[in-house]
Amino acid sequence: MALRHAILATLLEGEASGYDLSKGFDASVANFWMATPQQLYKELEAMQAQGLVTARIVEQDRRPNKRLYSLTEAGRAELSEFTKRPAKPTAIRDELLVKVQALDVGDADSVRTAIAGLLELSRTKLARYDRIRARLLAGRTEEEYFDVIDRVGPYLTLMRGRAFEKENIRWAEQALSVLEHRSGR
Amino acid sequence: MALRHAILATLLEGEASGYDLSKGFDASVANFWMATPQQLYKELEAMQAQGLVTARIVEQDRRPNKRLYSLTEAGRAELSEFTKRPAKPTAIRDELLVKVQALDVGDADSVRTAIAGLLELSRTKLARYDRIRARLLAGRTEEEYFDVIDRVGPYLTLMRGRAFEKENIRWAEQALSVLEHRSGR
DNA sequence: ATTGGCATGTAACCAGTTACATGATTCC
DNA sequence: GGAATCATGTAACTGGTTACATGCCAAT
Repeated sequence: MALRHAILATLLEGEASGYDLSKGFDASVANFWMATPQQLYKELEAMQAQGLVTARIVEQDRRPNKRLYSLTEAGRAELSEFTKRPAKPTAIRDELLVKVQALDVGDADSVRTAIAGLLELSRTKLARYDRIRARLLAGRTEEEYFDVIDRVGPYLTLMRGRAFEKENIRWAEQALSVLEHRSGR
Repeated sequence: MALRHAILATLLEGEASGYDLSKGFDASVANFWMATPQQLYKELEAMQAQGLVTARIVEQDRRPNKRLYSLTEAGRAELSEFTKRPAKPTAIRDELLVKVQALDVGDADSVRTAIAGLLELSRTKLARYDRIRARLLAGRTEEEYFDVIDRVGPYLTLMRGRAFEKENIRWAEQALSVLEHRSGR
């Protein structure tokens, strides 16, 4: 039941709709928590029923109405409690790496294409994280930034995502070059 | 239904019991696919029923009997087909990073302790991967190694896991030092 | 004496995925 | 004219987690 806490943590940044969360979750949260739109809509409803969030409906013309959710005091308290509880070990499920593991009995070309896809995706994501980072730092050094801001959490998680994508890029490049060298065998 | 393929990919290394798989899955596979023992026992049974694996019971004295599973031709074929199908995007669920995101409204001390826990765990894992790597290379350079071996898959996934743990260590160290500098606020 | 490792399993429950549905608007 | 975006939802299903159970052996 920790999708709930991922949502609460995201809402610290400000109110958001299910749709907002569904596309990219939030820039940084997307790196360590995945969820389908259906999960989000359902969970937000349950959270509202339990008083962890409040909804306000915003009527828009030329667009469907949206329900913007924001944290309640109970929501903040629940999130704070969550930080004290022991965390479950990280769950990861990466089909691409299953393919790579099976590379030698499978179709090398398909796997190569898949790795190339990862490489491109990771470059896009890295560029995005770098833009977000530049916006946060706004010309200051990290030290200056840390002295001024009140929330370090989002910056730290962003840096983790950034490092992850950098490693994806390095790794994918290495993997492709290895595969190219052996394509003649 | 890709737990199945993770298991098939692991069994390429040789026969294994549910118990073998459950503790650490296989050294490299553990990095990109998590599963509980219950999942494994259940899935192995289903896979046997569908002819993707065969079991042979090994009677041991002074220990419970075990069922060692190995790939069938159908299993290999299924795995090969899998490499051709498009992979689902990586699913990741990391409670620690949810905590870090919520750091500033939560209990900073608990979060710090959790990060320190990650740091230690990652150091242990990295050391393990380095040992496995050294055993595989057996004194040769990567180039020499690639020229000789027939399976690159496991080496590439191992390298991905290794890079991941290295990044965990860097990041955790940075995060702890940032938190220490602000502990007076 | 008790903890931990070996080795397997059942059952109940909870979380996540997939398919289907709606309807206006904006972009190509 | 057709696809993509905005915005929400229901229902059926599949996959994953937790709790419980067994029993012997080795080590502390």
